[in-house]
Amino acid sequence: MHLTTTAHRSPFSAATETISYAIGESALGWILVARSTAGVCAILIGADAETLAADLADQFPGARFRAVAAPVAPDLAEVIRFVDRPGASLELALDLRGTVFQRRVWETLRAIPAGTTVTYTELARRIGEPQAVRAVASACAANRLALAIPCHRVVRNDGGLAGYRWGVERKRALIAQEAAA
DNA sequence: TTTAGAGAACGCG
DNA sequence: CGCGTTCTCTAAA
Repeated sequence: MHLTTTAHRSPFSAATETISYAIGESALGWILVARSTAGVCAILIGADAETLAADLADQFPGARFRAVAAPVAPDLAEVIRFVDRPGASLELALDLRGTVFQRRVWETLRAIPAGTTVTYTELARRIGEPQAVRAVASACAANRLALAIPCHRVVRNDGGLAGYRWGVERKRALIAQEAAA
């Protein structure tokens, strides 16, 4: 299968959109949840608020940001609740932004239940691109929505954890926590 | 805008 | 350690 993508990413395509975000503390560290008009567009984990805000700005070049709790507070609360209670499902309206290929990977990821893991190989098989193992890993790496899109549940064939955008230690912690629940 | 090259959270010999 | 496979981004033409 081929599906050419034309993933235009011109920073000014959407006439300076506004993104609201809120930051809170969890057992994993500080968490930032961001929202566009379409839904939650980013869930980032980091050491401090400043780093998180910078990270967000990198993700959405050209956007305007509003550090306002109101529109995002319920989402943030739910994410933090999820961290505290492993196994709970995290169902938010997501604003997925990526190529067709990335969305296929991300959508498939959402179906992986907490407490279980899959390998990159298996994931590639599930999206019908058994050859694209490495590309699948890249798509996981491009995930902007921590926890909601559980890329932390994808591991290597040899049992290794591979990487995690927000630190392998957190990945390890999440897997262990979910397995225990 | 098209293209070539590099590199990526892999897996295998 | 090197190579195959696929996707993406970047520099260059």
